[in-house]
Amino acid sequence: MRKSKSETAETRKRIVDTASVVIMQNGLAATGIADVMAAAGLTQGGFYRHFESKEHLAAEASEAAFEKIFDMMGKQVAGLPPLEAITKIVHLYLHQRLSKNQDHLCPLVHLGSELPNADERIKAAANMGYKRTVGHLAGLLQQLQIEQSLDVADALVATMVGAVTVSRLALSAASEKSILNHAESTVQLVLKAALDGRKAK
Amino acid sequence: MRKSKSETAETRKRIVDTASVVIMQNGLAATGIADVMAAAGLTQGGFYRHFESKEHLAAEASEAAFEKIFDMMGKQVAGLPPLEAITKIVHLYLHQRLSKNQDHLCPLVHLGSELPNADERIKAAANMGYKRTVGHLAGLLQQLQIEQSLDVADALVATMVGAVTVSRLALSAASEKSILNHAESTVQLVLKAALDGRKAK
DNA sequence: TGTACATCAGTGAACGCGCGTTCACTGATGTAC
DNA sequence: TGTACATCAGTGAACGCGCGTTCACTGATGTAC
Repeated sequence: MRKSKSETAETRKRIVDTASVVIMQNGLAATGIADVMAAAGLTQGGFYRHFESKEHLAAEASEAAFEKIFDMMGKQVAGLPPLEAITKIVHLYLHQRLSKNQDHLCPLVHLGSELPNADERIKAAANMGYKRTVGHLAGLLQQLQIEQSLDVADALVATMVGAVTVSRLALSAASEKSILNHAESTVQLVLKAALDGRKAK
Repeated sequence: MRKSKSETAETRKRIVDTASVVIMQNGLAATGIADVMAAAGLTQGGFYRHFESKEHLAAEASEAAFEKIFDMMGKQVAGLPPLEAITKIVHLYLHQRLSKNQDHLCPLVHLGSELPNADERIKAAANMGYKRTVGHLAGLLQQLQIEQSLDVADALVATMVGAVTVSRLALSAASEKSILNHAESTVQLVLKAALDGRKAK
């Protein structure tokens, strides 16, 4: 049953992509190797042909999750002026769970409280994802001549991560949307204040 | 080895209090019955004299965690005018992990991503805690004549939960503090805007 | 108030299930000549 | 280009550890008379 090199590479990628969705949906501890392999159309025995351990897969899956989000957002804001790009990124991030496909769930939210006690590789992936997210937003803020763009970006990300985290607990779709909308307003407020502060100089 | 009724009640309370700390530190899935019982100075065999299951304990521990936070904050802001009370609550919340004793860790942060897939009882406890937190802040905002106080409180809590969640991933104490400070600034900004909006009317 | 028995908090060991990991095996791919 | 052998992706079963839960037992508390 040996597969060709390209098939093997495709299978590996499929496992990582599948894992990046399943793990975000169910969490790290609650997701089993067998779950991921079954979702990828394979049996668990074959897992170790591709990965050293569950932790190795989880780290790659986290990286892949961030990568998919960055790719998607990059395409969505291509060509937009900076302020509109920021607004769109924030909106997309906040609505990650309400979108049709659940392909762009952020590890900061969906693994949030499991990360501090997770494997070093997974933590490193999350940290890199966080820094890239903040850096991306800060770059756009800088294009708007906003000072201390990294600080403002930090604050925006905290609000977004918190809002989606808390919205997951909402008992109704209405209160879920309400929480996300309030966060979106807050972000607009922070942006406006940063822009005003700039003009004042 | 039978214990008196009051001793039994004290033991039960000690287990819940111990669990509310250990579970916040290690997470739900990563905390075992034996861990909690050992931390409480007991052996795991006795656990089921007090609780039906791990989930029952976790739910009570979550409730207890919120209760301890509310008690502590209530005492800290007793007698303060509303705006100062809000500021102090936000500061205390943001610095929950940097304070000496780790007795006031919030389940929304420390169980955040595990909650959606957790037992119904635990989710219910988290939801109640969230609503009480928002309600408490909204009450203070209302004393300041701020309109839509619930919406503003929602936004504040999202920012606080997100900031502490993300700060746990920071690689250095400096970046951890930096994230918390940026969130504190954001909260001040939101408060100022809400107060200004009020005056404009 | 004292006595005899029932109750039950806590112990330490064992049970049993789930899950990460390993293994023997299959048969198609890759490689050496 | 063809042939013979080595490699290895994937399967399905088994292993073994950890952990939630159960159990027999102890001895102090609670209760009935």
